[in-house]
Amino acid sequence: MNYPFKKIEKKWQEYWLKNKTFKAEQFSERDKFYILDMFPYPSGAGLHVGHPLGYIASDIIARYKRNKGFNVLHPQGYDSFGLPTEQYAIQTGQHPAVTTEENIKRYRYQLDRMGFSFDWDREIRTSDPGYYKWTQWIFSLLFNSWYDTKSDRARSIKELSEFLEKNGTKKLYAYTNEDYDEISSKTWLSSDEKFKQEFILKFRLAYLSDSYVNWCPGLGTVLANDEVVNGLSERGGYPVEIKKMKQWKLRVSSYAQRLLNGLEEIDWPEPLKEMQKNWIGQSHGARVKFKIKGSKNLIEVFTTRPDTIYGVTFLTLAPEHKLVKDLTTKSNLGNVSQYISKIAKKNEKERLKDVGEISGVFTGTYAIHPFTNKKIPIWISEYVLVEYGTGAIMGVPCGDQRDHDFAKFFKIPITNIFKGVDVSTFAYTEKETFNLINSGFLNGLGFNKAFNKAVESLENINAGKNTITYKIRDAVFSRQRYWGEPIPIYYKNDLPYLIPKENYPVKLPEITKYLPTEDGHPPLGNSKTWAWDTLNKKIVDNKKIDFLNIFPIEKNTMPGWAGSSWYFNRYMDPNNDEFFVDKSALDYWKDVDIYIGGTEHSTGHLIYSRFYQYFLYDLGYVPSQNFAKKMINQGMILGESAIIYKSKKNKNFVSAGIADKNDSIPLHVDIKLVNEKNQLNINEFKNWQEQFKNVKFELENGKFFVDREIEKMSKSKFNVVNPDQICDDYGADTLRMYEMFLGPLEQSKPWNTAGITGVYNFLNKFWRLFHDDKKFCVYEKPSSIESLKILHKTIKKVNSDIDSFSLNTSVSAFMIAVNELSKQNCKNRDVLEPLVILLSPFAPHICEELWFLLGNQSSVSSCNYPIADEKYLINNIKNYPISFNGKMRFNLEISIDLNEDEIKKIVLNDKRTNKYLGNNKPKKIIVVINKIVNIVY
RNA sequence: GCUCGAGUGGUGGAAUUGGUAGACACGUUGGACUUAAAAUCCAAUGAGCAGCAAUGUUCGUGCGGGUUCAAGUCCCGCCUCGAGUACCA
Repeated sequence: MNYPFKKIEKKWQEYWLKNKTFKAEQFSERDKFYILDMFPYPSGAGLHVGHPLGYIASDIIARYKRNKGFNVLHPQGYDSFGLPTEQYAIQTGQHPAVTTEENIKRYRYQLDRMGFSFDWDREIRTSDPGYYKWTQWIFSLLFNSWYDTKSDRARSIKELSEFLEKNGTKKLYAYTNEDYDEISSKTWLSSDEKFKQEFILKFRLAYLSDSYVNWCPGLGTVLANDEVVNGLSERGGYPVEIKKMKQWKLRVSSYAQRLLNGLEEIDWPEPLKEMQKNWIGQSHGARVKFKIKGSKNLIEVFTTRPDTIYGVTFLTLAPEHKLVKDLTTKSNLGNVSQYISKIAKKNEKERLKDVGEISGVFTGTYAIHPFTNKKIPIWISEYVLVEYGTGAIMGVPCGDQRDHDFAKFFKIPITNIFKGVDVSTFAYTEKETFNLINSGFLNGLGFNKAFNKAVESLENINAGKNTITYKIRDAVFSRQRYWGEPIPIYYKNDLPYLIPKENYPVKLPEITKYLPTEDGHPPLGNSKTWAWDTLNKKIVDNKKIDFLNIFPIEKNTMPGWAGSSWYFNRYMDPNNDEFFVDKSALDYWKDVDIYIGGTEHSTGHLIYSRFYQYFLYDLGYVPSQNFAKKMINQGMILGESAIIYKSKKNKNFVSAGIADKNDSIPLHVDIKLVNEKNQLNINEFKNWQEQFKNVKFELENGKFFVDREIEKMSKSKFNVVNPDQICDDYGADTLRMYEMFLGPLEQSKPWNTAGITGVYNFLNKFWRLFHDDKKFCVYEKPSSIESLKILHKTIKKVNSDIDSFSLNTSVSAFMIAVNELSKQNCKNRDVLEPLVILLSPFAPHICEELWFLLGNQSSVSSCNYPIADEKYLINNIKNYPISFNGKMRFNLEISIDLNEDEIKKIVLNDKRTNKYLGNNKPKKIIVVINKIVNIVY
């Protein structure tokens, strides 16, 4: 007999919803516990079995913490702005809001079926105007802030203007990665509005700038660095080009050092921290200024090896470097412009492909070495990146392999500066052991001393300084899309100004076409009345005349991560219309205790969120610098997909064993059409898609085989397993426990239903424990010591497992307990009742039902979690050390209630003792009171 | 190339962090119940050798060394797979 999971699950899901069982108290005397999942993007495909893995783990912990007496905040919501919905809108004309609503309904249905204990009263959606009102507000704060490098925090722009009025740029410690001219307070005060605004823009944390961005023509929008994978867009896989465009950016780079340092303070997985470290990419070095022969300009380069300054034999500029034009001599102009236009035509993918190929061109101009005054040729090459460092490098062929290759290729001399090293074929890149030669005042020094002395001397002649450079770039914040938050900016004389706060949310206009306008503006330009509706009356004096032309409004929208970078704060007070979160709520909930999600967001969402949180902390809006104290990365659940081969020659489908794989196109087929022996059901395949109706097959011994591959679950690979199916067949509790049983949470693993019957059998067995021939049956009399021991051992194990997130081993512990209790035919309340509570975080539906059958009125989620009673844990078997001639050899399991003679007998009979002693009879065996056994022979 | 992570039965995976490797589950085989099947229950199950048998014995945690009374676990050198990153000066 199987337990009636369908009936039970429906009953309790309705009960929880009706009674708001999992509502978090807004304020409480109890300790808070905030456990959060990364909220999903509600795509049209619905959830697959991979999505719930993290949700199940967090739900188990949430329920466990509730039973432990914490006031638990366990919310869920939707990251509902995004590209796929918009693409769908472009194709069908359906409003993205409608599609989003439908998708969310489906997600909610699927989530509810799995019995998650989310507090749905706190649901948030990033596309909800009541939410993005505050996303816009945070943008306004970023726009109105700059980074003070002296006090190391963000401050308001007002303070910056005041400073400039008073002091000009003298002793201004403000972060910027743009050039500016020093000015006095006098000049500042006499400057016009346009100059001031443009100047201040160089310091704003949200700023507009002409820069090289990843332009994706396929999607018609720009993308941030983390949204580009291998030169293709992360969404859709379209080619990406580098293009110079005026775009909104966030000055994330100003926080580089704090983002790096902060990693020490948070309990996040090491691999993830490592990835963030690499992404931030700190490197210590120096900026060195080179004078140019016949020019007043200076070239500034960044190097991590100022110690090799005497090995410089050329300088190289990035093709986009701003001095390229000035430095190119007339006779070289032809070559240079040809080279530059060739580089400019390349898209990101071609550029990646050419990495390693050497190319470059000579400008005809020479720089002057700061110490030797020798002439150094200035080159241009694409291996120097304009966005990193200063966009220029000093070429030291003896100490850097790329410089070495470049010098050799263009026959530039290679000067050796390392004693006793041959640099004719390879550069010498070791830092640890060398002595410098041919290096003037650095001769005889090693790396550290030479580094410091070189920097010092450069500083003395005002030709360089110590610098730390980071790889992390400012994040492009504009998207030429419809389905995102409007950026609350309007323009006056081409200068950006904030739309005043009172107008937030700046709502998306209603439009019918989601494509860009004909003159190339983003889709928001399709609305003629939007700007007026948005800015009404507050900016212009009641005059609608030619409004759009006088005060154009920003038509770009924000990227997907704008809404997701602060949502964890909003859950604390999700319906507040007065403020992004009430201060009292922030003071109580503070930060996320455990954040669960995948590593795929390590360089996107998780960096931006940390940046937002630091920023809000600097302005005093949030109490914690780090938004999540602890993070767990759940592994991906992979799907098994089937690959079929289509011959390039005759377009036939060829069985996998005989297919020429170099000469055929591999295609994904629905894994459901393939049996366990990798045989394809040809008839079903023909009916599967219209295009395959009349194709021909080349069989292998009369059969047709496909290859299998384990890969990420995705609709396009036809390998998606839907959790609804599992819920139908086995129930939600089985699905929950099985996903945990599959292996360690952090590990990626292929989905395989082979073992699911094991978990299902366990739950049935558990159910039978409370039943006698279909009738509920539990004894009131006390149970045996053996049963109590099993119970308490399990309680201890499960508690410590959940505390260490080892949820797979606790499932095993439950299986062992139930097996043993069934064997003992234990049906006593004193054992079964605690066991129900113990299991309830894992299998909540069945436990609620049994809890109810046991005669309890309230939900099992509101009672105390059992604590192991030490008295039952005293194991009668314990490991005791055995020593031979006083030296420890091994541990032996001995019953604690045995007397000395019995212990001696066991020791002598143990095979390891025998092995060790051989034929030597022991002279004496000493059993010390605390049961250390000494054998003397 | 660089930076992480991982390699344990037919399979997913345990192993108190240096202490009798293979818990738990799947699968397989055999048995009980049944007219039969399903379900359930019981037993066996790393490999080899010896034995009718209980049992004994050798080899076994990717490969090769090392430390230790004792290594899946620690150290050195490789191999393979996975993830991230990529002309970062």
